Amino acid sequence: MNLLPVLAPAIDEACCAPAGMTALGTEEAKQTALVFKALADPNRLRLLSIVKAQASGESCVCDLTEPLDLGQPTVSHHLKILVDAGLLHREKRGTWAYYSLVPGALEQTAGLLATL
Amino acid sequence: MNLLPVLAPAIDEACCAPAGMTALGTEEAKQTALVFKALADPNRLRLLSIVKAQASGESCVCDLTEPLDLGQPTVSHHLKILVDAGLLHREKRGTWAYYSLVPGALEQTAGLLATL
DNA sequence: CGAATACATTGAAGAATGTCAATATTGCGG
DNA sequence: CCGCAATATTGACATTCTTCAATGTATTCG
Repeated sequence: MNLLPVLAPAIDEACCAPAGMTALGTEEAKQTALVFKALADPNRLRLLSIVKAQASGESCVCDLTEPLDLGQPTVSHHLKILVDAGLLHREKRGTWAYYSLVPGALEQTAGLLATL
Repeated sequence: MNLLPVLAPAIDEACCAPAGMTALGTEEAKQTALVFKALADPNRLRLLSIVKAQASGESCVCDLTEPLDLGQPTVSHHLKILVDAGLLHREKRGTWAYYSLVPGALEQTAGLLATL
């Protein structure tokens, strides 16, 4: 749906940043809030945690639905929110959908707090 | 109201941490979500940003109500949520209430993402 | 092709959230 | 003591969110 540009720009390293002296703008705040909204639910946090803890780095929905004690549609819904927030990546192989952490996404989100 | 123990333990440095190998527990996730819930609103993010940007390190409600274009009760409500989440500190001097960042709170919140 | 499996989508019900208007509280000045 | 100024609290309303049941879609297997 929306790609959430907030997590996108891992590029601006050397240049142009106004040194973060000014307060957050309206639009900027709205985009940042979307990422934290995705993190603002216990079950979604656990989803991220389980996916991260997996040795293979990925989990399918069937592995996630039981530990959360939630219905499959609900888990799919939460996963979609995390994907839309740019935190999870979805790859479909055959009948299964494998979810994995977007590399660096959590670190970038942590960085958002520093640039408030 | 609730002190949110998640942001409290800045003490366990050397010992006892199970190395973060296991996934987040139910209660743990619920507590962590409370902090991110506080960050999951654009106006609250702007409040934090404005307070942080202030040279004095603190702002009173009257200074915060105008840039957000919100009513005073609404701003007070948002500030309370941020205080309850352990992100802001409130100090009343005379008729005014001064809000300031809790030192290290944002950094600890960022750390929560790493320990997912 | 037909059935079964894994997942997504839709629709609805209940809870939680953001906002404001009105009111309460607290501290200060006269 | 009285009134004013700054902030907090309450109550109400609209919106959004979480969850589930039912259904849809796509892929594999027989």
